[in-house]
This record gives sequence, C-alpha cells and structure tokens, in this order.
Amino acid sequence: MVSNIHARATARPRQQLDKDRLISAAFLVLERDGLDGLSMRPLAAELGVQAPALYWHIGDKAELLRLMARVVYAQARAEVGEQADWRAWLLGFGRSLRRTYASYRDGARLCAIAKAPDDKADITYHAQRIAAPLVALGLSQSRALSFEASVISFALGWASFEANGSMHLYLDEMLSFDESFETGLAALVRGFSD
Amino acid sequence: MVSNIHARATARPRQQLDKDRLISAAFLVLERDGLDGLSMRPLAAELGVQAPALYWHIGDKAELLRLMARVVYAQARAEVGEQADWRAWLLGFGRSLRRTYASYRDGARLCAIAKAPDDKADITYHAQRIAAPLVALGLSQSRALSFEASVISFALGWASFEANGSMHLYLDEMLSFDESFETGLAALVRGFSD
DNA sequence: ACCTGAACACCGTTCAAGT
DNA sequence: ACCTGAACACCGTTCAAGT
Repeated sequence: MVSNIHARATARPRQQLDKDRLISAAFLVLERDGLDGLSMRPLAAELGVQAPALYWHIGDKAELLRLMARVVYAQARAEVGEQADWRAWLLGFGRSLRRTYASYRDGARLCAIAKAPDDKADITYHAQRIAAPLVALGLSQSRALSFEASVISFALGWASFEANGSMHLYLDEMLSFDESFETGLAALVRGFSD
Repeated sequence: MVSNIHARATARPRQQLDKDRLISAAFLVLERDGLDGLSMRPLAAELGVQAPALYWHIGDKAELLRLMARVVYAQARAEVGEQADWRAWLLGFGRSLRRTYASYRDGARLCAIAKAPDDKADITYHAQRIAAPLVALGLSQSRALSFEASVISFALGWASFEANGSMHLYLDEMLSFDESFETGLAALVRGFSD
C-alpha cells in the first residue's frame, strides 16, 4: 500500500488538479491576461490540461468567478483587524475593500460580475460570519447587515467607477479620487445613526 | 430632385438604419433576451439586417453599451426634477438612479460594464452638465462632482448587489432592501459637510 | 453610402471514449 | 476517478464584394 502511494506519486510528477490549484491558476491568468482573457482554454493550458478537464472540478465558469470573488472578500475582511467601535470597523472595511479590489487586475469587475451562491444555508452562514465583528461591537444583526451592505455597495460601485479608466482622463484634473472616496465613505459611516 | 427623394423613399419601405434605431432595437433585445442574449446577430436580425451591417453605424459593441448606458443615465437625471437644496437633489438623484436601473432588465449590470467615452472633451462637457444642478444649488464644482460620484457609486453598487438574485433568497428574511438602501443613501447625503 | 457573404479566431460546454 | 478528442452552437469582428 505504501509502495502504491509512492507509485502514484512518482507516476504523476505534475500533481493532480483540484479546486485550489484551479483558483490559483485562475488568478495567475487574471493578472497576466485580464478578465477578458480569463477563459477556460488558456486556464487549462496554464495547468497543463485540456479545457474539458476543468469541468470535473467545477460546475461552470460562473462557479470559478464566484470562488475567486470569495478569495477577494476574504482578504479584504482579514485586513480590517481589531477596531475600537463599529464605525471604525466600517471605515477600515471600506478602505480595505477598495485596496483589495485594486490589488487584483480587474478586481472590481470580477466581483461585480460574480454571482452569489444559490445555496441558502451557505449564504446565511456567510451573512452571519460577515456581520459578526459588527455584532461584537454592539450592533444588532440586522443593522450590521444593512450597514455592511451599504459599505460594500459604495466601495464596489466606486471601484467600478474608478476602474473605468477613461474617467481618470478628466477627473484627475477636477478632483482627487482618493480624497473623494474618503469623503464619501466617511460621510456614509458618520451618517448612520446610533 | 423631389422625385428623386420620393423614389428613394418608396424604394426603401423598411427605413434605413441609424444610431437611434439601433439603440431602440438594442433595448428591445435587452428586455427580451437579457444582457447575455444581447449579441450582434440577434440585434441585426431584429433590424432585418446582417450583423456586419451594424459596424457601419457603430465602432464596436462597447460603443453600443456606452450609448445604452447614456440613455439610462439621461433618464435618471431627468426624473429628479426641481429640488429645494443640494441635499434634496442628491437624495432624489440616488432614488431615481435605483428606480431607473431596475426599470431595465439587467440595467445595473449594463451600466457597470459600459465604459466611459475616451474622448476628453466629451467627458468634460458631461461632467459639467451633470454637476450643473448642484452648482446651481450652491455647491462648488469640485464638491458637486465629488458628491455625485459618491451617490452614483452607492446606487450602482447597491443595484449590482441587489440584482444578484440569490441575495434575495436570504436577505429578504433578514432585512429589507428598500429600507436599507434608503438608510444608506440618507446616511451618505446627511454625512456630507456643508 | 450602405449592406451582404464568407470567413477568422475565438468562446463555454457536453459527451463518448480512453486510462 | 480523472482526463482527452471531437464536436456543438455560439461569439465579436474584418473585409472583399455587391448595389
């Protein structure tokens, strides 16, 4: 049995496919070719495999994008860290979101396109996980969800807006993106009543 | 010359193509088949023409989407109406945006995907047109642009979020989309300093 | 000036067949 | 269990040729 395992290991020097390797490769292709270049055939090629092989591991391309978006949000969420109160947390989360979107090529577009899972249990679980730090800081579950939805919407909308490229051609002269984002986010969070 | 014109008119009972007819047909196809179904061949078929014919009137598909988005924003802008002060105007604009996005199938996704024109003169012109009502209500040009960018970002992000479909599967039980949007928008506008 | 026919280089996805 | 080969039904776009 041990030799069996060993045999399999040496017989496959290029390790087998799995979801994680698939997602890492997808991020690599995303960085190299952008979201429009992220298609099944190049992704398969990156993994040394044919395109249909991918469908053994994921249902369809939409699932791939969903999994990638989950990575982005997990990263943004992790970067927030400890905060003194819920307003500080929301501010940190908003800034972290914008930074994280920008840290991937086409990051905002990716997350705007990605669909949420249609599994209800999965979704409710994530909703609670997401709201948890705010609840710990004294907000009710429903206000936590509501405020967080607003901050995510603002950050995602802003990042889509900003990623538009040609916006910078003129807006850079007329106002600062950094400053305006900060102003908007601060206004939003300050405006939430206690 | 008159008979010449008349001859052309009778020779072409199905009127010639132009940008406006193209855009109307595009909205028709959008409503019928959704954004994923809005492709060049069905659009051409709707107009009784072959797909390459469209390229005589528009540069590429991106231009089509840009023109469609312009229609959406013009409508949202027109629906705001007269307002007493700039805060009321921004509130009205935010609500109007959400309504307008929702009034077209895949409206938010369409506007999120559509690129801004890369013509600088065109963009500066629109920036000033857009900021005008706020400037008339006492805001400086730069603050008007900044605040409007925030409101658009929030509304677009929210609409993308909300259009996600599967979000409703759980969020409908845990919070009201209408209420939360209203809360967020009000917070944002209230938070802007005078 | 405006449109067609045919083609190019792609897509996502399915499915029998291989190992 | 996991992957290949071949195919299907599409894409957006170009371009010579027609009228």
